[in-house]
Amino acid sequence: MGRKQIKDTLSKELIVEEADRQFLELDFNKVSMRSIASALGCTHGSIYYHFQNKEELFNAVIEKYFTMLNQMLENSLNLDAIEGTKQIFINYMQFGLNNQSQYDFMFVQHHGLEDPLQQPAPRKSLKKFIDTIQELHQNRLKEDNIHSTFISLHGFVLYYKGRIERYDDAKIAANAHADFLLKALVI
Amino acid sequence: MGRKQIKDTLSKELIVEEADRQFLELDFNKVSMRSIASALGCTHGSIYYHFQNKEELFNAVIEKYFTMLNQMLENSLNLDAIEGTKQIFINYMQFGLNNQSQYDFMFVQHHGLEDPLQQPAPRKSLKKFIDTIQELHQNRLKEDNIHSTFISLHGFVLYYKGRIERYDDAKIAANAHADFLLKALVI
DNA sequence: AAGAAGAATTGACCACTGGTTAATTAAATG
DNA sequence: CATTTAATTAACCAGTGGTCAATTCTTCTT
Repeated sequence: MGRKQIKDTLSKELIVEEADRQFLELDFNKVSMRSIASALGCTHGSIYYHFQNKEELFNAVIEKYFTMLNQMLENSLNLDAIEGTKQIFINYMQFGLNNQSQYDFMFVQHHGLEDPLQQPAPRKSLKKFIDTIQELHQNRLKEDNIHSTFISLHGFVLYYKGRIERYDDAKIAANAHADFLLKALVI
Repeated sequence: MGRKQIKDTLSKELIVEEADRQFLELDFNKVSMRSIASALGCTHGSIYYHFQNKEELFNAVIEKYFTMLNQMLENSLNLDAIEGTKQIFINYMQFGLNNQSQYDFMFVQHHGLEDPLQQPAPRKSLKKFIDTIQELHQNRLKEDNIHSTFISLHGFVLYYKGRIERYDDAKIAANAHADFLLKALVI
């Protein structure tokens, strides 16, 4: 037993790529190390040469999703306060419901390390969410309220996750929810 | 092989009782059929004589928690509109965070049957939540807004779940969140 | 070119999970 | 007492994440 012939070297990138592919259709617990390995034509043991464990692998997978989310927030900065804020709300829910498995791992699971949202990446995204909205409103909002808003959007995603396939199936409800929160935020 | 001697008959009640006990400290995925069985001094196979599967067993376990939740809602009916509504918000978050494993199974997991919240019991509790608040406000509220409120409380529970041990550790945030939602609800 | 050193892969294994079932034993019934 | 019936067991299945000694392939050195 030894090296691979077909795909020659099994790089970290290839593994992440395949894990990402399967993650699009199945959630964390349903994507197994063995299924990733067999798709790559190797055994699951070899993945452990490149990654310490399953969590580390999937942390690598979701990196780009955090980038996407942060990017989205930045893109809303050149808008009017109200419009920009609503845009962020909508986009957040859209992101969460169009990347359900990933969202879950990013903000809920992460169960290797006690508190998902205290991890660097989730924390950073949360901070960016708050800072961006605060900036749109020239620091006139109460941070607690922005935090409550985040929690409420988080709730929307987790409420509809599993019930619907894609964001569009909850578009109307999302719009109503966004208006509801916007009203509470800007009084 | 055969009957039990120690606890004589292994009734459904005894199994539910033990599952409930372990459910207080560990979540659904960490409570195994084997651990329940061994605590009862039998093998896990025998549990399957009384319950079709793990989900059915835990459905029996959470029955009383749905009753608790519904009871709580009814107890808030003889209060003033604003006070009663806030009371419900607080109590809901308190329930969720003081029964984290159970809450998760009641409203998130239930993964055998696609949509947890469309299951009879969760659905009934959600309806009671909406109806109770509507009644406190003499049907003057928009149902969509009450629904958004529920989602936001749901979000609060799931956000703090795992981060804190008990509700009291998030008491201040819960109060702020309740005020935030109350404002949005009654304009 | 030969051989040693190192990197990468394998397969067999571990402990665990939910779930099934033939065989067995206990209790209830005639 | 015998027979039926209810309950329990142990052995098994397929699956999971994870580990590791043995092996093979690559590369570097002499």
